[in-house]
Amino acid sequence: MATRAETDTPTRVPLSRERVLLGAIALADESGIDALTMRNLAQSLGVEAMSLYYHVANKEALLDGVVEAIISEIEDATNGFEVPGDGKEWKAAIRDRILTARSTMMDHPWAPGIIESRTTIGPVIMRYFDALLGLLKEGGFSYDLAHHALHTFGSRALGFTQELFEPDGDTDPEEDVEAVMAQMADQLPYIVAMMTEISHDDPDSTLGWCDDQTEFTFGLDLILDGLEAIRNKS
Amino acid sequence: MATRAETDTPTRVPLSRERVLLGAIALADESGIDALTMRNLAQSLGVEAMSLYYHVANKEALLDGVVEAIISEIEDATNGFEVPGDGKEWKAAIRDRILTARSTMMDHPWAPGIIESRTTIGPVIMRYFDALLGLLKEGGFSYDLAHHALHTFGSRALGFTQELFEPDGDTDPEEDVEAVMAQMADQLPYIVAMMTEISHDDPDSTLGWCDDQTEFTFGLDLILDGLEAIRNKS
DNA sequence: ACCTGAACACCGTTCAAGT
DNA sequence: ACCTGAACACCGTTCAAGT
Repeated sequence: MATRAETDTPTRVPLSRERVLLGAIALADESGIDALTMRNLAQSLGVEAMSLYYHVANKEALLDGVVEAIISEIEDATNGFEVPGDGKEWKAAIRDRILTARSTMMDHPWAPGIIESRTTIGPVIMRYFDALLGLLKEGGFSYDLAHHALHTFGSRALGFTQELFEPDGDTDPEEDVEAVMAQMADQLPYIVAMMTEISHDDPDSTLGWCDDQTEFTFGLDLILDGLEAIRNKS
Repeated sequence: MATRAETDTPTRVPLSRERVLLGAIALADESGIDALTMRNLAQSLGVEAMSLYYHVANKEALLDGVVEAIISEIEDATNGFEVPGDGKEWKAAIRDRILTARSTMMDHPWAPGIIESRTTIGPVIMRYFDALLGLLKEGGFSYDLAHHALHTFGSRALGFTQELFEPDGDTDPEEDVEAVMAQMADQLPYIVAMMTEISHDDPDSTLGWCDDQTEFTFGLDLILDGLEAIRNKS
C-alpha cells in the first residue's frame, strides 16, 4: 500500500501539492466526500496528517484546489473543439461543452457539492467561464444577454443541476418516498395521478423512471432555444 | 435570555419538537448555519445539549424538520391564490408562487444549502410539489411535459438558484476575484471586455452589478416561456 | 525544506443516571 | 416523561520539534 515501506531508495516520492490534490480526488471517488478528512487523506498518502499543511494552507484551500483540478478535467476532455470561427455553431459548441462537463461530474458525483460550497473563484474556472462567454459573444450575443445567459445556466454551465432530494446511497431510494406517499395519497392527487399514468407507459418501478441525462438535456435545450429566440428578437 | 431562571412557576415552558425547530431557524438566521450545532442550539434554548435528542432523533432529523418548517413558511405566504379555476393563469400562478418561495429563501439565506443536502423528502415538500404539478396540469400540460418542467425548474421551484462562488461574508467580495482577474487579464479577453462594457453603462463597481432578483426572474421567465412554447406545439 | 507528535478546542452521539 | 453529566470517537488545526 505505502510506497516501499523502509528502503531509502529515491522511490519514496515526496509529497507535493499536486499529489495531495490527486489523492483527495481519488479518496473522494472511492470512499465518498465524507471520508475526505485530513487524517484519512494523509493516511492514504502514507504520511501524517500534519504533513498536508505544508502543501495546502488548510482544508478549504485543499477543496479549492480539488475544484480547480476537476474543472481542468473538463478542459482536457474538451480539447479539440474550441471557439468555432464562423460564429454559427455557438449552440452546438456550448451544448457539447456543457455535456462534456456533465460527464466529468458523473465521474465525480461528490464534486457538485463542494463546487457549490466554494466562496472564491480560481483561475481555471475563470478561464472556463471566459471560454463560455466567448462562445456566446462570437455567436452573436450582446454582452448583456450573454451575462444573463450565464446566470440562467447557473450550475448547468459546469455540468450539473443539484437534483433535489437525491436518495443517499445509504437508505433505500424508494422506500421512504413511497412510505410517505402511501400515507398521504389523498393529499397528493396530481403526483399520484402522474405516477400511475407514467407506470402505465413504463412497467419499471414508479421512481426509477427519472432519466437524469434526459432531464438534463431537456432543460439545457429549453434554455438554449430560449436564449436564441431572445437573441434573434433584438 | 433564559426563561425565568429559577422560579418554579409554569412559565418555564418545556421543550418541544416545534420549539427546537424554531430555535434552530432563529439561531441560523442570527449566527449562520455553521453556528447551528447541537450544543449551541441547546444553549440558545436554555437547556443541555442532550435534551435535544429527546425531541429529534439526531442532527439530520433536526435539519429535515427545519426544511419542512421553511417550506411551510412558503405555503403560509402563498395562501390566498390557489389553483386558478379557469386553467388560464398557470404561468402567472407559478411565477407568483416561485417568487414567493424566493422571498422566503431570502429571509433564510442558509436554507438553500441545507435543502440541497437533504436525502429524504417530507410530506410538506411533497404537497408543495403536488400543488406546483397541479398548476401545470390544470394549465393544460401533459403529465409527461409537467414532469420535465419540474426537473427543469430544479431548485428554482423552491425559490433559489445556488449562485456559484457567492462571496462569503468573511472575505471582501470583490478583492480576490479582482486580484485573480488583474493577474490574468490577458487570458480572460471576453470577461474583461464584458466588464469594461458594463461599467461604462453603470458607474458602480465592476462586481456589484449582478442584480440577483433580475437574474432570477430572467431565468424563470425564459423557462416558463419555453415550456409554454412546447406545450402549444403538442 | 519537509515531515512529525502531542495537544487544543471543537463536533455529534452513547449511555447510565437523575427527577 | 423529560432532562442531565460524563465519556467516546471523531474533527480541523496550533505549535514546537525533529531530520
